[in-house]
Amino acid sequence: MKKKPGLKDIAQEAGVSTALVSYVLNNKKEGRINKDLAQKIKQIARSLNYRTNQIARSLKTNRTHTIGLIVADISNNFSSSLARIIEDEADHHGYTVLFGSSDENDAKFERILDTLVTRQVDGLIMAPPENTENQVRILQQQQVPFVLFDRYYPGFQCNYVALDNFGAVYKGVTHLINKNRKKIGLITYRSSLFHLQERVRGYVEALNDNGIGFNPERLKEVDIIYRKTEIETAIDDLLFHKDPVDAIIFGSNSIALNGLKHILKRNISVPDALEIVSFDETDAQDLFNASMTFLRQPMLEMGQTATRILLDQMNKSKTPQEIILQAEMIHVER
Amino acid sequence: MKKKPGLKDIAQEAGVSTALVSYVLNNKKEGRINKDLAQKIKQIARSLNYRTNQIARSLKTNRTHTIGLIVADISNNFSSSLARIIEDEADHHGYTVLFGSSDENDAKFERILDTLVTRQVDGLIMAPPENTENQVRILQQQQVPFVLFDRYYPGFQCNYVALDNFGAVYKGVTHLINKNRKKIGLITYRSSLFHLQERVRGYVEALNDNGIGFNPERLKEVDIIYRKTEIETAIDDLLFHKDPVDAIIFGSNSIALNGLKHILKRNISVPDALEIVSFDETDAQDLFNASMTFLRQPMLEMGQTATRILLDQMNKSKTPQEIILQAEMIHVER
DNA sequence: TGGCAATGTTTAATCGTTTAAACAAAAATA
DNA sequence: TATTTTTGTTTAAACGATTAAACATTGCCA
Repeated sequence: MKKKPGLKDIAQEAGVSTALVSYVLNNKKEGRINKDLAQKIKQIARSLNYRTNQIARSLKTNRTHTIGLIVADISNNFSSSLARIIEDEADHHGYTVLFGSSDENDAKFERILDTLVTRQVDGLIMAPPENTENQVRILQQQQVPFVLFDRYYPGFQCNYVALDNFGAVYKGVTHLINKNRKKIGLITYRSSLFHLQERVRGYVEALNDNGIGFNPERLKEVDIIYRKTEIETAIDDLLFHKDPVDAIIFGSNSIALNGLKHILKRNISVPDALEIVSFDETDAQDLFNASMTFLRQPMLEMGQTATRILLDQMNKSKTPQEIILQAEMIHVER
Repeated sequence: MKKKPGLKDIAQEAGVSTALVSYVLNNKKEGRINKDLAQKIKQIARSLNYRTNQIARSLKTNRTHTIGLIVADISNNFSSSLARIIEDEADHHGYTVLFGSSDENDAKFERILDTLVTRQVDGLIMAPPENTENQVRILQQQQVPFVLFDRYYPGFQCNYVALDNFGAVYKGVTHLINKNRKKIGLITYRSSLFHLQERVRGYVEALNDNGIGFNPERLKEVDIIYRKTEIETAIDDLLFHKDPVDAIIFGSNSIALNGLKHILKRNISVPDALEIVSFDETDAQDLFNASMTFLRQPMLEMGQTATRILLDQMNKSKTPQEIILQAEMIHVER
């Protein structure tokens, strides 16, 4: 890579000091600088195709104008949609995004976190996997600004923006019961992550509150990095049972996708034989040609809020913002 | 944000110079340094939770170990899948990824490019939108290492990894003709981008080579940032015509998704009344419960090859690599 | 005419690393 | 013992920007 032109090169060509060039290009000391000279300097900068060396600037100013984003997997629709929203919001404020995918793996999460902090990101937005609370606490002690999204640790005061998972599932179950379904299965992730526990709690509590009672055989938990067969088995267990379910709630877009595929293969009639409620409406699911209900997460709000809180904290440290958003229940009739 | 510990802090605590600390932490001059002292320094570093300031290091070494990625839209499955592959490949070599979405807009592309170069990325992987050839030429003149993916400019020697779009569509059309379909529609993007032109060429040529002849009414081009209705209109035009098509080729996963939705709505029987060939198999399309054919892009190879070429060029500048990959035609029977 | 303010530009320190070169002390060699 | 070599560590100059402070020069007013 050829050596790039620097302030020095411009200064030399203009016969002035680098300081002056810096002032001109940053529009500082506007009143004081000779207008013609300023024009000339800008002209030379343009002709040399000069671009600020942001690395050098960052070293001096202690600001990189970069934010770090740690998602579970950028290739997943949930993560990439959020990434896009965050990118736009960050961009509006002059920030660029460095990202990494944790694969729900704590060691990888730590590594990425380290890499990003090392690169002096001004702040972080992240969805921490299991067993990372300690890392995040250390981050907080070091006063690196960050906002969690999607997940958080109960009793750990810090910025986060997450869904009311309890409420979402509760709403879903209640909806199904109102549709006269009483044998409701839930396929979600097996995890100690609080927000996922909340789903199970919402499921159990909604059943109890409606006098149905929780049947453990209808709660199917798959690994957070699941194999397709896990979901297929779960569905088969729920359906080809002496007392089969008449409704299933899917815990994520990806579970829903694989679940629906399998339901298609098994030739189950939806919604007659089986009502479906799914987290995370994605437009892909529209291809499944049957009525179903979605628990839509307010992605835009989640992404924008997370970014705004972060930008806020980066400027003036304020008290932690703990934001819980509600899922919207959408019924799609077909 | 609290001030982070630096080499200076470690040096002070250990009663040595920062140079020595640097040597120890980077495992340089291994033979010469007192082992006990080295241990002590490492110990102190750990206890202070020291992390290299990569910004300072980059300024000195002129390497950021960051690569820039410009995609059309990170929230689109094609972009995010590639991003993930690139992330992994980069990560294996100690690189992190800074990204931006161009929205197929040349001005935005330029802005992102500028931002990334300014941040001294060591190299770039990008899918340039229309009217950006000049920018990319300037980049080449400045000897910033880069690799284009998905697209390239004919007659412009530079690194790229792209699909044989001509061949892919040609293969698709031929396949349909072999299935005895003679009235084949193509819905693709209206664009001066070479790789998209190639598709049209493949379509026309395959028709001609099979003695069918090109009927312009069956070629539907939608804006690259299309509205859903454009695709719906295109499909209606093709189907509810005095001489309706008996097959449609979709030019991307997103066109296919919206197209299939509409076909579903119109209640067209696939594949009896209408054979479908679609670019970019995504697992979402499996929800469309009918046999269809995919022109699958070798995503993994594309992403890995692009990254490897880039890493290669960053180390020792070599002659431009121009790689054309073949699409794989997959028939899914349902 | 002398003093002060306003204007325009430069000097020089700094950010936190890296690294060649210098240096000091100990060990090996003559 | 004098000299050289080896070992262990420090000095100091970068990297490319920012920015407070210093320095000229000019204009203004009493």
